[in-house]
Amino acid sequence: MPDIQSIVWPGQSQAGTDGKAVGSRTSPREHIIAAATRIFSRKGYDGARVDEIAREAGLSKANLLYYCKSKKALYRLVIERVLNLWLDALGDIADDVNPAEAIRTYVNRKIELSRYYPEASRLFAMEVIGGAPVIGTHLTNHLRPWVADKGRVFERWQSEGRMARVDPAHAFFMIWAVTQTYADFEAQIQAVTGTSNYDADIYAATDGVVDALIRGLGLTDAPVRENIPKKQTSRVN
Amino acid sequence: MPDIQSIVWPGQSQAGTDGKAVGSRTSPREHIIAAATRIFSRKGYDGARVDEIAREAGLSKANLLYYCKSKKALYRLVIERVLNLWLDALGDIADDVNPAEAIRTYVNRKIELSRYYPEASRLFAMEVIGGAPVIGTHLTNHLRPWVADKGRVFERWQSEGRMARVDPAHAFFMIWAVTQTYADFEAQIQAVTGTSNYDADIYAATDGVVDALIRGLGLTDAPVRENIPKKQTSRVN
DNA sequence: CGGAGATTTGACCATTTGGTCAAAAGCAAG
DNA sequence: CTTGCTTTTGACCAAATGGTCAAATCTCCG
Repeated sequence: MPDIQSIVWPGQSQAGTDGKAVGSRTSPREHIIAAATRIFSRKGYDGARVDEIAREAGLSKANLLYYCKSKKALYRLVIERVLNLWLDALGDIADDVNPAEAIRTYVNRKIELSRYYPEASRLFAMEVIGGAPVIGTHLTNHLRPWVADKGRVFERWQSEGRMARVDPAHAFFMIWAVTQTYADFEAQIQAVTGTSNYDADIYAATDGVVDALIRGLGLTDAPVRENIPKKQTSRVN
Repeated sequence: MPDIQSIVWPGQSQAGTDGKAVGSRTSPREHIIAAATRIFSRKGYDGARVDEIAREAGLSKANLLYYCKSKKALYRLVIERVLNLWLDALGDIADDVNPAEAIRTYVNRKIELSRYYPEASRLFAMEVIGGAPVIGTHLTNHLRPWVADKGRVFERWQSEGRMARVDPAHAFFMIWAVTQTYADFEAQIQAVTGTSNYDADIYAATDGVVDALIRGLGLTDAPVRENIPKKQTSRVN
């Protein structure tokens, strides 16, 4: 798995105020952002101390403030980067292979990502739970059109009888909810399962959950007959 | 829907230091806890100000501290109450009716609860995301046995071929993830759907998601033939 | 009324914290 | 070495915040 930085802003090296590139491979700014991501995700914005982030990054508080004007600005940097990671991870959903495989791939990628960057996942979750004060507009500007776009694939599948008639947006909400749970609620899951080796056990059990997800969305390889709608008493979509 | 207080600690009225019951219907302590729940869930522990909670409860900060020794103690009260609400809401899963209906009822109850007490849901989520420092032990002591117990119902259903072979604990994780998403990630969902009337739209779309959940877990009214296992390449359970 | 205990409050305090600043290194080029 | 810049730092500050306390107010009851 590539480094979080290279995923998000692949080649963007930090530049001084005059535009001169800084020498070191990972600019101090990057170190700061990485450290801040860790601390913020662990303590939340208000719980995080600038001094602590500085220490984590290996410099003095004053020096950190030299690179990032303020705590709020730093948080903005971090959360926006996390959002980009999240949006990138959305990737695309292959609409040329069979739906079940396409979604299985997507879901697995998402779970892996959440498990690989649990801090990012948690930080994102906290932001949203807190009302997404910083990234709210980004969500409407980027996530919304993405969902609208990919939702069209779902609709096509549905009209072809290869997917249950679940509101596309909500199908995504369902997928995201499940995939993120393993990163965000690790503490709860660990308390319940009592596992001593979280990652291993989760990996083992995850497949079954993914299967359930696929099955629930009624995704199939080919058009089916009676695996779909059933037109329950409840309104669908 | 009953008041949050009566759900959690039904008849337990606050008592003075000498054990004399306080007269007013809702003791000041209850007001404080209710206010604290609101503020904590909105700002998190570190973001919440004691003074603000006091104002929300309609008293002075000093007076609030007279009823609750410290901010941390107040948080403990609040979070434990929220946990109780959550545990109570788990209720039981009827194992005498058909699985699909039993779970549908359970899930709907859970969603309703999350939507009715979004603050509680969010507060709980923040606690867990933060590593459940306060309620960690409670989770292992109460939630874990509950899951072990109810999991047995799932196993019976599975052996009867009335439920897909998903690890029972993870079946719950999946259910909880989906049900809580609508409370915790309201900001994101609102950004994506762009709805102006959240509750109404969510209610409408929720049914489809519940259907998908039921379908995914392979829950049926009666023993089935080929709707289950399929023994995928992936390990289940 | 009088008084004992519960309640309420404004003033106050110690500490923490985000942020500033001037001065002190580094450091590359002339 | 000097000059001019970037980087680094310790000292410092104003504001905020959790918590204390003694005094004031209220309440109930004899």
